[in-house]
Amino acid sequence: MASIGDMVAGETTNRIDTQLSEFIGYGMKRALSIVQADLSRVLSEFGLRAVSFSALSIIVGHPGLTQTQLADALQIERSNLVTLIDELAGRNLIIRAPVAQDRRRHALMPTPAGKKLAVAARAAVETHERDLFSCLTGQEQDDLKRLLKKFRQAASA
Amino acid sequence: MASIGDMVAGETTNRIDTQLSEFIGYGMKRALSIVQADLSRVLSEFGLRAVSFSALSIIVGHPGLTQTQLADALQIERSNLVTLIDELAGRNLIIRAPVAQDRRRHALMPTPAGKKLAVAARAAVETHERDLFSCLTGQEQDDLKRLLKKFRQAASA
DNA sequence: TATTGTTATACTCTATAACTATA
DNA sequence: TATAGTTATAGAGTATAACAATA
Repeated sequence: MASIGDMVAGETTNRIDTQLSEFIGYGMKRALSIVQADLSRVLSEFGLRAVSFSALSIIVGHPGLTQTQLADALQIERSNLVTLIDELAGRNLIIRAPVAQDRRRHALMPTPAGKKLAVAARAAVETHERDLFSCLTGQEQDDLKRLLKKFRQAASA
Repeated sequence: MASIGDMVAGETTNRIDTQLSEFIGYGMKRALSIVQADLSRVLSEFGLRAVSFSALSIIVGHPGLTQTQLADALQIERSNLVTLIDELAGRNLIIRAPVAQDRRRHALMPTPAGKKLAVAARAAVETHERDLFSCLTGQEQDDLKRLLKKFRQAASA
């Protein structure tokens, strides 16, 4: 049963973080968690997680790159990439091809199945974003994308 | 030594994720990790993490709320809140006050030290955001904040 | 000596189930 | 029966050090 005890300082509990929402970082974190929940649901139909979708997409777009390059691109540790690559290779979505000039390196190459899955998953992710961000106008979506890009470029330099 | 092997498909490795950057979610994730790294550095001077700063801020702003209410506000599990509250209480920043009307509940109250730390930490976080987002104009910062808020409100409904 | 991929490991974060005391 | 806080635990995710093969 609802009572005055369910209120805090006269506010409903679903607006209790107003002060924190003044911080862009907090807004980003809460927004991202909404996106991630929906994205995970979408990608699970392809047997992918966000990080494996990202890895596969980059390998398809840049065939022949090495694990170190991929780790740098995704900002994850090389060591943590190993099992991810194992997973994709185990499903025959990519292969670790030997590099003649440097036998330490593996050239990551997508298989036909990997390319096909990447294309299908990308379409699903595009639909997911279109639906999820339909609450924003096209202009607002572009603005948001642009501001995030601008911030990333400037702040990581 | 640099060589043609350091390039992938004729691009430098630091722009290898262009395709993924078309996704707002990807942009959010990468932007957030930059913010989090800087925020962690700033808050460590107060012995706080992002989540403990958030919890303390909410308790200061809404004294008397219960752990369940706080967990709902921060979107974390009640079970995972316990050690966080233990930590803040152990440092005498908050207390778990008994609630006369319902002895199952704890009213979370900030101590004077907790209020003082929250104010100081908030000022530091404001400075951190001002500096970090100085690469965006004031208008752009407001736009970003507004778009994140609008998305959160619409998408979580 | 340095780099690439790898293994092992530890630490944090998060999610779930079950318990207790209260209602 | 249901709820608030708690405990225990398992699964992700992430960070670090050290190793073998190769440069």
